[in-house]
Amino acid sequence: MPEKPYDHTQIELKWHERWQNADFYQAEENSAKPKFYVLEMLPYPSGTLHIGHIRNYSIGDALARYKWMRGFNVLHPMGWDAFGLPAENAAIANQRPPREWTLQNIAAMKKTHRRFAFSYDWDREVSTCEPEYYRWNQWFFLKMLERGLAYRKKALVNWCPKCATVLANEQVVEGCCWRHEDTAVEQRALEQWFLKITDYADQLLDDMAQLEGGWPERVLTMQRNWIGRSEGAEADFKLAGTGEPIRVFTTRVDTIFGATCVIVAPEHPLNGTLLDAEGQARAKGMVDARANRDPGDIEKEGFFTGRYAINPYSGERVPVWVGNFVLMGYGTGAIMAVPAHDERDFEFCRKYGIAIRPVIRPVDGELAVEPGMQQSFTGDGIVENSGPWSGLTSHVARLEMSAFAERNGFGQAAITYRIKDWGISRQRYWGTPIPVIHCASCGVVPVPEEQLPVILPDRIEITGAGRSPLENVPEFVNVACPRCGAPARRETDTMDTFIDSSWYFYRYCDAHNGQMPFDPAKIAYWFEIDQYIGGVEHAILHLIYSRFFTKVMRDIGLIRNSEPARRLFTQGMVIAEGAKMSKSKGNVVSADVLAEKFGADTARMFVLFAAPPEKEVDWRAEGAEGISRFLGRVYRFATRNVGQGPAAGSSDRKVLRKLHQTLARITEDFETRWHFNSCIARIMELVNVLYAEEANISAAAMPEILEKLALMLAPFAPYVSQEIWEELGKEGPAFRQSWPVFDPELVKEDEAEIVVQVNGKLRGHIHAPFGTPKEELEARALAGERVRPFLAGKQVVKVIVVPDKLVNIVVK
RNA sequence: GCCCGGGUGGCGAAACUGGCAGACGCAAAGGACUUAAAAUCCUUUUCUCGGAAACGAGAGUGCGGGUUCGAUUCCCGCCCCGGGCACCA
Repeated sequence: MPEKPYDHTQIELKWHERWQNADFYQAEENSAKPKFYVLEMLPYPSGTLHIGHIRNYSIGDALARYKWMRGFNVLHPMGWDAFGLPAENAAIANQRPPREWTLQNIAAMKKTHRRFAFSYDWDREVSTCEPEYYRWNQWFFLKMLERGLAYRKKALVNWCPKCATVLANEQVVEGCCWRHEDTAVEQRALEQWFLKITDYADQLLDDMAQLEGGWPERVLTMQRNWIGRSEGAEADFKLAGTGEPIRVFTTRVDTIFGATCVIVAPEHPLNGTLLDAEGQARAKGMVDARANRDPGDIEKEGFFTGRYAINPYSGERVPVWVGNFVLMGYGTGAIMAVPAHDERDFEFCRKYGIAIRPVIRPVDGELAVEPGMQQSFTGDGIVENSGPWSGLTSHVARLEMSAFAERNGFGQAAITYRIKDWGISRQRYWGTPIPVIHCASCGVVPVPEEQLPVILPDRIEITGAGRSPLENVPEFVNVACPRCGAPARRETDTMDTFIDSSWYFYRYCDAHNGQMPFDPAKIAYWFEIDQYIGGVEHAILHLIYSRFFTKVMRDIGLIRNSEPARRLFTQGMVIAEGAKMSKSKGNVVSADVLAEKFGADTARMFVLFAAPPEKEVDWRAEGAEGISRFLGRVYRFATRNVGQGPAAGSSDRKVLRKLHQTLARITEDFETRWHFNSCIARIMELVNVLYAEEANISAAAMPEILEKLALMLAPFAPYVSQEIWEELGKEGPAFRQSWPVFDPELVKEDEAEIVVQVNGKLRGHIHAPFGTPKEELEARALAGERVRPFLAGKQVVKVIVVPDKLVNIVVK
């Protein structure tokens, strides 16, 4: 047959149309349980595809398609974009009617999605922007409220002036908003809703044991750091005179006899009584200075309050200071300074001439003597000069001293976490309304379940910064109190969008349930997720929140699993111009351009070929042409060789061996490592061999070659693969065929090629049948023409023979 | 500062368990086809030295050591890059 030119547009359009209404990926629930894969990503809905998503998509899609071909059913839903915000800030989000926008974009997504892949299981369509999804967000919120897991308090919160909204701690990056890295986050005191994720801190840590092996160590470490559990003790230093206690937290009670002052945070509540007007002004100055600067490079500063406090262990009177390096948000907001055994305290006390008193002796050293101490000793050792605890090891002293504090009522062993409760209030229009009503006489009243969902009003006016635009919508705000019927005000804060992404994959399993968020039986069937694929950038946001949600849902009694996903694969980020590519940054490279120019097959395959999936890739479009060329080569080769070829093929053996070797290699790579880049390289090698041997491949061998080639390409380039499949006169979608099997006999080479080295340097090759005895190999190697010159005048010390592989001659 | 990754040609990268470093692709150069161009096909390309050439020799996987017949791979020390955490008491 004459060869056909590779016209990707025509091919893709053709199959796009034919497959329009097909549902290839419908899980067959009556067969063995399908694997449940979740790809946390989506094509970017604005019409411009987000390359980070394409990458993620391509990886998961190729994998899922391969799994299908291997006979594993894969339920392969993709996460809905929970943020749904196309651009820079709240202003834009607020201007768009979300429902309309959402519906429009679902349509757009279906289009682009079909184009880039077609594996979406449309029946399970879930949009986190839909009122039906709001309903269940609100339902969960009310359940948490019932259980005391949701609460409201006035709190200092992170406020982004550009977004004009509150941010969670997780959303603050280096003191700036995660969406506006040039805008410093301010601190404001506002009434806010919180979820008590801290109640689950220990579980979140302990259950990581279940995830070992299945989750990347890197992600677990990041989560561990983020939760930041540290064990220590709390103790009260009573103010001399009033007896008012200053509670401090320390991980080193064993050093408390070395405490030479107490330092409180500038915003410590006690400062109201502790300080005079001047002192309070200084403290406020410190707070402000800290808010506007990188906390790392602020110099330690402090001042003496003029007051003293009593060390509860030694009875010693120590001065009370205010220090800018003491954080109100961690521990108790006050510390005891032990300069001899803490670096920061050392620096501070040196600067202000506060006494330094060593009380820990290194196990195999001397107790340091002040003056002359150059640095603090922060390790454990033997406790000295510490009354009845002298002579104990640090470890034992910590236990006994904590117990002593508890017996005497001035403290106890205590655990502190770095993680804070999850602030979920947002002053945006966009988002799930928090379902409570504020009544003058009844207080905070939950919206009754039967009144859910509370839906956002359609028409809003954007006021700009500062307050939720919902406050200006009287129909929304003014309601009767559900308890007493008196006029009341509806809560106008909406929920953080991370709520949406915390449980969407559960809803996928039962997307149209109107009675419950989902049927527990269905979750029991599908969960845990076998494989979750997402970006590493979510390690401490989304992936902690969704673990938390899972545990809460389990405690409510909806599900039985404690963790959402058994295995997590974090795909590397896409970097453009040195920064990670993201929608909010605006440095997104459009993959549409690639797709327009070279077609969807090339766009997908190029992304897969760039690097192994776990690696970051620096985006550059240069190589895409090579992929397009390759697909053209394959297509033309196939079309001109269907039903062609001589009767006898002198290269059949060689080509078939290469074919089966290729298949063996990529099967292995798919199975274990997901290194699609090398899979594709192998197929390219095969095609190079096919080109070189084309004239000598028999008509008998050609069908097998083309068929297997088409099937191997199916996970990466489904359209070309399908077109070749059809050219071969085959029916049905190529990517629903079984993955081709290789013949282990054919994979084997006829003879072994044995490397000959002299002193580890390559000096030649010998060919010998597999299993040739060592002695013979050795003799042949020594006699080799290329080898002999290197042996001349030398003495052969030793010969190492690795059968079928290598002979190394060691000479002197 | 602490905790993870990583460092291989002009570039993206390969090398499965310690056994031929640089597969595959990009880019570049040369050639074939063509009136010409595009497309396509073929060849060359780690560096240095020798040679007209086929080819040959040496060096080479961030740096310095070590283990080994043999190290990109294992061990020790250092440098650099990326990511995470960070006055966290």
